[in-house]
Amino acid sequence: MNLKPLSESTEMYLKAMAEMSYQDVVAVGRLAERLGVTAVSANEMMRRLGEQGLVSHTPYKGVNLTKKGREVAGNVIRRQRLWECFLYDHLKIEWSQVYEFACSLEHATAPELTEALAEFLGNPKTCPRGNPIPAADGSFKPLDAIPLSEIKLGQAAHVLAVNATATDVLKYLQEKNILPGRDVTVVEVAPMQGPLTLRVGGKDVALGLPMAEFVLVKII
Amino acid sequence: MNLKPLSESTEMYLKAMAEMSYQDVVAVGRLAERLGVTAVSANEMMRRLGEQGLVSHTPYKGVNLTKKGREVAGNVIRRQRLWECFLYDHLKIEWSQVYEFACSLEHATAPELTEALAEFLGNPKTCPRGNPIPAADGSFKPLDAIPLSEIKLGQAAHVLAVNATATDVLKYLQEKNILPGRDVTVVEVAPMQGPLTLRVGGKDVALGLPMAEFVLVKII
DNA sequence: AAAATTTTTATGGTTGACCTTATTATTCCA
DNA sequence: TGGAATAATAAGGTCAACCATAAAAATTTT
Ligand SMILES: [Mn+2]
Ligand SMILES: [Mn+2]
Ligand SMILES: [Mn+2]
Ligand SMILES: [Mn+2]
Repeated sequence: MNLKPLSESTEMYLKAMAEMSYQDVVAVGRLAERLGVTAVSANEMMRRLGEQGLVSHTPYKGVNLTKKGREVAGNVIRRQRLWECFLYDHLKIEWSQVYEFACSLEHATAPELTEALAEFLGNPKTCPRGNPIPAADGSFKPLDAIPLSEIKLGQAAHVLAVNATATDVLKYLQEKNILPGRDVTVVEVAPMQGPLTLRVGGKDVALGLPMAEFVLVKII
Repeated sequence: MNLKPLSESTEMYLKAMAEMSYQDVVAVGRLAERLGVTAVSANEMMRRLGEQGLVSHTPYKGVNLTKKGREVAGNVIRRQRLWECFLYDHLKIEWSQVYEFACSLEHATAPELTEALAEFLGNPKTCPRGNPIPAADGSFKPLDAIPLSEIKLGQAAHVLAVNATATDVLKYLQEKNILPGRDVTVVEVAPMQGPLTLRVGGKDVALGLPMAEFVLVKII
């Protein structure tokens, strides 16, 4: 099935798309933004990925992963999250740095190695950021959760996962105790897309809406 | 000191040079051969590496690692061999496959991660192929050993390390029990660069000279 | 229905790491 | 010392991923 090894760049595009597809269609502009490339570059890449049958692009509508693309993305995410487990649980790497190290290793990991690692780890179900680990065949379902940014005033919520990747953002969330397993309550919502004020562990914490989008919660 | 991350290609060139420099100068042609590129490509790369101060090339003489280049190479080798230990001892990866997997991971491993891994492994001194692991600062000294290809008829030797990298070569050596820790005796040397016949563990094994160069031994 | 915005395409460039096919320079050897 | 072998250069390409600038196309907003 999978003949040639895909480039790191290809894998990162597919992974980003999978992570963004809580909506069925991903806007190429958003994708570019997330990956830190120009919209032109992202469009070029979509053409290449389309030719390889990994994505389908409906101009002015957006891009979708194909079945094949989704499977590849699931495998990348699986490797990434397994490495996160290893780095955090065994190498004692700092929580906020785990993602960035795993994000390199994920592209250097053959399937046989991936499964040996899963075995070693005891086939964990979630990574340290709370995200579920796709199955060995690459299949996965998005977490049944909503971004913290969509929670209404006064509502309490249980943090299921943190989807941020940047080390500084993760460090900030860690400092403020907005972590998987914690409960938070929205005590204020400033107007004009202003920050949320959350009550978490007896303290009030301000969180901008963009960052709140990376925190996945379940209303309680 | 080390500002930009070096490419995988760069790291592989430096590593190959370090492994080949039991002689002080490495012929660019040999290097090309070992890396599976054309001599022209290797020459181009020597120019680039020269500009970066990683190698010094004396035309028609050969290339040398600079101090900086040797340090980088030592670090790459350290990562590689630490990963070999992990893959073999903890993930139970097949001995002959350990090298190839480690050879991918070595380029995706930041210094902080390398040291956490070393700690996790208990700072091992040698990898599963018997090679010593360079220090955290990249320093290393070549193993005090000679290639099996230079052993004379009738002589017995102790295998210290196997330097082969190709999975099929490693598999062959494994099958024939030519492994670190074993003792072998040269019972026949065929003329015209013919194969050696070795007595190892009560059996006679034929080994071509090119392969024998990858087996490092100490006369006993 | 305009106007504004977003998206896509068109061009033309760059860089690293490869390649092939000459040609030239040097070293080695008989 | 004169070839043969080896090493290095020159010249011209490819390919994946990026970039910028500009123009065109579609969508969204007013
Ligand atoms: Mn629409
Ligand atoms: Mn990555
Ligand atoms: Mn390698
Ligand atoms: Mn050129």
